[in-house]
Amino acid sequence: MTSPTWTIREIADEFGVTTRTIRHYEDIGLISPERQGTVRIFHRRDRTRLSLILRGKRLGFPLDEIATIINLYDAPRGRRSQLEYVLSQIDERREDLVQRRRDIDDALSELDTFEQRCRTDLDARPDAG
Amino acid sequence: MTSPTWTIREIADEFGVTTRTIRHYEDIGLISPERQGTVRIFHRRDRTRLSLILRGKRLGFPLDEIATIINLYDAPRGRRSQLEYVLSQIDERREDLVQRRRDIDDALSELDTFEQRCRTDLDARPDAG
DNA sequence: CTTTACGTTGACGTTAACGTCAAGCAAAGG
DNA sequence: CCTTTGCTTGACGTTAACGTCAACGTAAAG
Repeated sequence: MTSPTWTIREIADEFGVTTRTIRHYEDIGLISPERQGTVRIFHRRDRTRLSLILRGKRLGFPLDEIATIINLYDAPRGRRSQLEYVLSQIDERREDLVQRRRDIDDALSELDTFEQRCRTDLDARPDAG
Repeated sequence: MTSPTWTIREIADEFGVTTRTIRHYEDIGLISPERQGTVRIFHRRDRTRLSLILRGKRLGFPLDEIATIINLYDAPRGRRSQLEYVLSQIDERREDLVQRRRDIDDALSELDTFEQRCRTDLDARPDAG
């Protein structure tokens, strides 16, 4: 039994992007799918990386930041200094994400109070227009 | 007593952006500061909008989405249909933000488990190199 | 009265993240 | 064998969000 593989089209359709996008991600080194001759073959690890990339995009990160983030997970951690560097990078990432979550929570609570105001206005206006 | 005002440079410095950025935001209608002759005068409401814009940017929203968001707060809510439209928009926004927060939480917990792995590696290596 | 400092409006340049062709190879079906 | 289908690599186009001049107005300072 062999591990499953996918074509570029299957991957693109499944992840809701174009093949051009996937090729672009390979161009800038975000993924490096296997080749059979000239044709790209995608394995599970490529899918994993793509999920990480797309989540990064949903969060609004630029692709080069996304690269440093997901490369962090694959970075060599043999020497102590390397490990400590990785740990410091983790802290930076975490600070960034926590700040974003604060921003989101702020925006959400503003939305809540604004919705309250709208609903009050709506209750004060039970007619048709 | 009169309400305080600011120049474009004061605003730019305080918010950590360039004057070009602020002018750009005016070009695309995100802010519309007062004019005294040709010179821009910034009031408190301009600062409020700028905070909203910059938070939107930290969250990775494009400027045109940011426009629809903050214009939502100023949208006319006179008629019932308008109010209901605004309320539906609020729901959409909230869904988006909640999804982003999910993504952030996922990323954060991945960071946590990854940090654990790193710390385990570090403990297993109490030497200097 | 002329610098100096700060403001203004064009207008072209730049980077990121792809879109959109064109031209060609390669396997598979009729 | 020919056509269709799907993949490939260029290479140029596009949009967003400004950067970066240039050329000009103006008000205060020496």
